Amino acid sequence: MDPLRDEARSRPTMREVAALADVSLKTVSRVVNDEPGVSDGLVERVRRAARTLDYQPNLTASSLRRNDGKSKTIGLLLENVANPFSGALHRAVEDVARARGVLVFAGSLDEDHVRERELATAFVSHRVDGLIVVPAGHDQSYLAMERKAGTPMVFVDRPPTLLDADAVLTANEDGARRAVSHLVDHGHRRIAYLGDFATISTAVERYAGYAAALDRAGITVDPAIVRHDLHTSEAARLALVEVLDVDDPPTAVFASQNLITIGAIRALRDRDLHGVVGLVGFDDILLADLLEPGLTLVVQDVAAMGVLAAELLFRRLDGDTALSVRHILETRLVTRGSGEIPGPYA
Amino acid sequence: MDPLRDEARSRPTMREVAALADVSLKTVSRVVNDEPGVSDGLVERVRRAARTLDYQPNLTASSLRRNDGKSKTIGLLLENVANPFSGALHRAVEDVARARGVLVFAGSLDEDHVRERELATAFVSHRVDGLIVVPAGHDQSYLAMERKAGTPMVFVDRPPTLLDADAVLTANEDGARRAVSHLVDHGHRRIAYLGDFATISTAVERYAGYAAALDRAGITVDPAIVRHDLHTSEAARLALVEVLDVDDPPTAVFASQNLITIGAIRALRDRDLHGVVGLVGFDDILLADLLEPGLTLVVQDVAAMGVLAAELLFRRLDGDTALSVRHILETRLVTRGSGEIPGPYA
DNA sequence: CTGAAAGCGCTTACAG
DNA sequence: CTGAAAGCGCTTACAG
Repeated sequence: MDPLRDEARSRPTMREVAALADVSLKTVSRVVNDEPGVSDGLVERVRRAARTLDYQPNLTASSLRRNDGKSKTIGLLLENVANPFSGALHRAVEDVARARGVLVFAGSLDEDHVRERELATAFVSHRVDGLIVVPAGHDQSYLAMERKAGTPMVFVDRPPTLLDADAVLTANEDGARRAVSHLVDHGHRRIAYLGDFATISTAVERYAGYAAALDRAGITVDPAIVRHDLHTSEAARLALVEVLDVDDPPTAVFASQNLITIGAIRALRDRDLHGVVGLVGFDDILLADLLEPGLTLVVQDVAAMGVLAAELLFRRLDGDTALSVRHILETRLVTRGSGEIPGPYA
Repeated sequence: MDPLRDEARSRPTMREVAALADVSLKTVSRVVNDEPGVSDGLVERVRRAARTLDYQPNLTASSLRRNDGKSKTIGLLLENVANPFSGALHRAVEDVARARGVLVFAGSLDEDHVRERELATAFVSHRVDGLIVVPAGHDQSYLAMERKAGTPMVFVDRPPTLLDADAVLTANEDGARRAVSHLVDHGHRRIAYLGDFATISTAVERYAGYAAALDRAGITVDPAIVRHDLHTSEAARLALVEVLDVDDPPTAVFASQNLITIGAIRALRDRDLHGVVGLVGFDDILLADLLEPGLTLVVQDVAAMGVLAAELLFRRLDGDTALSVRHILETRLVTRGSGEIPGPYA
């Protein structure tokens, strides 16, 4: 017989450890769970038997019977685990969860509300203890039953809709307004707007901030230099190239998201206008300081958002039943050059 | 009574669905699992009852009893979920897993072998069906029992040590050799090396490629311009600033990893030598094309590695018991300017 | 086609 | 201090 084709050896159970140590199942359970009231001799015998068999407790079985029913897992629904925003959020959540011995399921939604519901439901079927969600859709009522069953949920970056739950959000409108006012202060009055899908709440809020800043400066929004529904760098690049070709083109650009900012930079390069047309972007970008000119950006503290969300979730798991809360974090404008290029009214 | 403080409503069980539909537990199980041989009338009654109660099957309970014992989860051990390499790998694995209805646990190791063992053990206790590992340590023998229990494991980027398992690796030495030969071809003979922790196998292999390329060109490795154990951008920046200050300084630099490449760029800026000293880096970097000069890089197809690893894992889960395999993927040299700056011997 | 009994690996509730 | 019985929510193996 080929030894490689041998039937897989099955994992040792508590029952087998008990047999080897010649004690009852319950005694093994006590030792494994560090419960008090087992004589030193038995503890030693059980420990030895467990080590001999390389016993690993089955957490899914214990959680099934346990009174609290906790699985020691949480589910994290992200836009895309491969993008930097999601990665930073994920890491912050992981660190808080790790300190509590909790494992993290993560998944990508790609702005697809069907995928959101599928993944959230899958997490629920796996009996996660809680959910942290960057929602893709605008109806989370499908989670109502699970909420009533006591599963805590914290929404991040975007609020829940048709569901009562905690949220950790960014002051998007304020951040965008400051970004655009910054351009106005540097002498720009023709400022283009490049935005993500208008179905995304943060995109809507950032556009509102753009419009508010213009209004405050007595400038009318010109649809000819406003573009929504850009979701990739390439879409943003193409859009800005077009916008730069209109009569009376913009002297500055507000890019409402990191991929869009990257597309905007490429468009300015294409038209040889980098360092000439002003640019402020929303969201941090790696290497922003190494570009020429350096990128002026409105940044969020994503790690802080993740920590806050996770701590809130665990507080709920610990029994906090206060009314749902909504944390709103301020942004910071980091000036590096691209936003300080003087406009015609400087 | 405050309704918010009401006791949490417990989730409906299969037994409750059975009671409402007035059928046996087994009939509900058949309907939920789409087993054939239930009359249309009963299927309808059960479906209605399940919908009324918003019944969600408990996968952890079913996997406990199920013959195959599969949990429909896998564990993914990464260097750091927040870095781009890990994110791209994660996403590729997720996509393959999703197509099979499998959820992904992910976690960060931070190059810490203790953390590796803790996290791998935690995944095992949660009874994942398989493990995809970018190992931090150099001894995976602690997984031997789990391997014998039939849990498939695929190692990515770095091979397993003291454990027989599949691996998906990069041709690191070859990639580094080509990168350094490229600099030699452009007239450089004083080429600095900046490397990650010498405990990381990929760092060792890339250094070997550096040394081989110099050897092939008849150049002796000079320890004065070779720096190992750099793990952050800042460490790399400081190291290169020092190296640029030696007598007979390098005219080009090989940076063996993406954070190191970024640190190297900063150092060249600090000394006002960007565009003067040649630079080739290993690993892709976002915006590499937007820097000046553009970054010449040796890149790996990380998504392809992730897909390959996940497909291999699922093939094993489907019963493939062939000997362990080792896939080695080639790299690609992408020239954008920084590696084509002519050296003194051009 | 339908269901009653046993059991997955563990913890609970109780007895000695 | 130790253990035998029952049961978590399901699926299996079997009977009718």
